[in-house]
Amino acid sequence: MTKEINSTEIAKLAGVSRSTVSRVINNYANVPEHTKQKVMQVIQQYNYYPNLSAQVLAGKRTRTIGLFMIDSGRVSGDSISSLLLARIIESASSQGYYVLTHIVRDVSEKEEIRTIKESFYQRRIDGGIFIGAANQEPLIEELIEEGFIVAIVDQHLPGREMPNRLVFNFDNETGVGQAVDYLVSLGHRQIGIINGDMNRYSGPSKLHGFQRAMARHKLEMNPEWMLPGDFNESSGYKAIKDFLKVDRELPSALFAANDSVAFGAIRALKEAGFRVPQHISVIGFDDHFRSEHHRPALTTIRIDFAGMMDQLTKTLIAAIEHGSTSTKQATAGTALVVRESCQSIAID
Amino acid sequence: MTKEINSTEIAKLAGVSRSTVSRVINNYANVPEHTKQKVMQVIQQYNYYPNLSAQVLAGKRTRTIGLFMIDSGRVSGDSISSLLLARIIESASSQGYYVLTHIVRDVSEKEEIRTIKESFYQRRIDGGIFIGAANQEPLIEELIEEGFIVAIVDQHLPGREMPNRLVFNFDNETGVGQAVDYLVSLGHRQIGIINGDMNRYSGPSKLHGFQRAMARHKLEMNPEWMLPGDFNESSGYKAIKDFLKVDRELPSALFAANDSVAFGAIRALKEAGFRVPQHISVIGFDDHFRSEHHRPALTTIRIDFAGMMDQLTKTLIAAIEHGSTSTKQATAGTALVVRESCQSIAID
DNA sequence: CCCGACTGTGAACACGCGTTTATGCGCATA
DNA sequence: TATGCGCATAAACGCGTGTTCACAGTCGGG
Repeated sequence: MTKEINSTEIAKLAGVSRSTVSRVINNYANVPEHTKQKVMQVIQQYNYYPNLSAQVLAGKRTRTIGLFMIDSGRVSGDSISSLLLARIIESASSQGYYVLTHIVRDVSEKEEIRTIKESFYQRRIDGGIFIGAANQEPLIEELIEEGFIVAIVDQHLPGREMPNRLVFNFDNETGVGQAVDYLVSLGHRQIGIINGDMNRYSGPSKLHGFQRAMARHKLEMNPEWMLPGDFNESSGYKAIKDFLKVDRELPSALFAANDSVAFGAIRALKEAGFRVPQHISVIGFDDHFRSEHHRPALTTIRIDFAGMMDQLTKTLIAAIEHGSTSTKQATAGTALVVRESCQSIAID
Repeated sequence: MTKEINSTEIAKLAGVSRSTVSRVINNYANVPEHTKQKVMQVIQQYNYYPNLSAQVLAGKRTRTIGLFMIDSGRVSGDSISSLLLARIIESASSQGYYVLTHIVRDVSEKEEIRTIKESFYQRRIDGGIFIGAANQEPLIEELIEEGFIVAIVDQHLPGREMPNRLVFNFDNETGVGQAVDYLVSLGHRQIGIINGDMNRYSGPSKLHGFQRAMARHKLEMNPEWMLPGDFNESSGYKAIKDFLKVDRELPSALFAANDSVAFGAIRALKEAGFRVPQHISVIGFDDHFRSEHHRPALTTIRIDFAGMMDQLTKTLIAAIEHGSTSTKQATAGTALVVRESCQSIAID
């Protein structure tokens, strides 16, 4: 490592004191233009960057956000998590913040908890974003009580509100409502659902939205047609396989908690000799990368993930910089995307 | 923020001096067992974490690696980049390192360069990983000359070797050879190629591997069947569309530079009325997430991305910690994955 | 012409920790 | 008993920067 230049040397070279250099860097008002110019020029010339560690030690922020993605399967596999991640990083970057990305396989594991704590206590990140978190409330509450600001995505919050806890969820109820409305508009009245993981916000809220939409249309919910799932493709496959083990009637249309589940379900249906959408319509949720190219191309509900992550990041940084202590809550918009996997019910 | 505890207070509480606390934390040998126990106990009890900024200022490493993913389209879209990212983060994490993730849209842009430089000079990351980098040699060479350690993935290196520059590439030549061998074993003799971006290592090396494999089998390369591409799906689609604008004969088999390109090509072929693999066989490269579920399921060459990222991260950290200055080079293994998109050529 | 207000600047301290140097102590050897 | 040695620990310095405080200089108003 070549010897690093520091602000003292810059000061010498510019013929001013070190305090003045600091004032220039931090945009203080009471420094005359010609002095500022001179200092800036020397900084440019010698490729000087202030040492962040020293700045932090002297009281500045780290301008670093911790991103904690629970369950790596979602990140490394085919998933929307990588989209969320990219948008968060880009949004933060545009505001001068950096993102320390973590992948947490199991939040309850000792080692993982230590890593998370280190990020906050040792590295002193300014705030954290938890995605897909489940069952880690004690940890998050501890962090908040220590004064850290935390944003949570897709988390089912059981109890009380807390300051410095920002909650962002998708407008699942509306989205599911759009899906059911569409199926009904096609003439379907026998509609089933493959649920998602009930430990996250998305699980219960989608189920609730489904129930409300069905009630709105005065449709009966057949308990046999409420199948369990966990947001993974394999769970959709398994749900259908299990259902078909016993000889019973399928609904005419199926809402899947997300597109991955829909893919799995369709695969199982095909293997059993059913055609989609000729024999049964299937609608998904998320508008996954694969959905457009899937056969049949998947009709689904698109969520404005990008916009939401942008809003989340901006809100978090604003809270960091202006010390907002109020709990914020926001949701993302949804839109129906019609493709091929649903069709009008055949009139018998 | 509640008042933070520091090593001085820990020392007081443990009844020792601050230096002793430091010695315990940094595992010095000459501290007797009972003292160590006592200090550790206080540290645990008060949930103390040493301030990283202070540690760095006093000469320690940041234990942070910068990850620079060039071209966000590859990250946020459906791509293997998210797999690489996840593996790097997990590998680094298991060695006590953290990853500062960046997405770089355009390396030649002033703002982007500044962000990269800030990571090294201001935040003092211990090393950097560049993925899919192109045309940024001046920047990387500058960083290396400043003493930073840099690992590069999928970069075509034109000139001289440099110390502290670790180069990791995929064994494309072997992989393409396996693809061509397979096509030939199915009876194909008229084989075309849709190339990738020639600015990255993968482009030229795949082309070269293709040429060598064809020569090995004493097969003619028809220049009409060498189509340009850029590793994106749209380029595969466009390559076929453009080819079919003029009325001419297709090859019996097609090697696509990666699976995305293959998807695009197959889509264009279908639209033109050709069936895969009945009319033309298509083989891809990478074993993309979608390939297994694609229709037809894509025959392709799988690359051990995960293993390579693991090796890369380990090598980089070893270089950081032991000051290795030798240029390393490594490659990842490949394997043929047979699915549905290729079939034996019809004997006329 | 004098004094107060204001402006620009430099000296000094604080941030938390690693590390070097010095010190005190106990023990063994001469 | 005196000397030497090793060991555990304490004291002090340095890392690079932000910020406060005091001071010199300037300007304007009375």
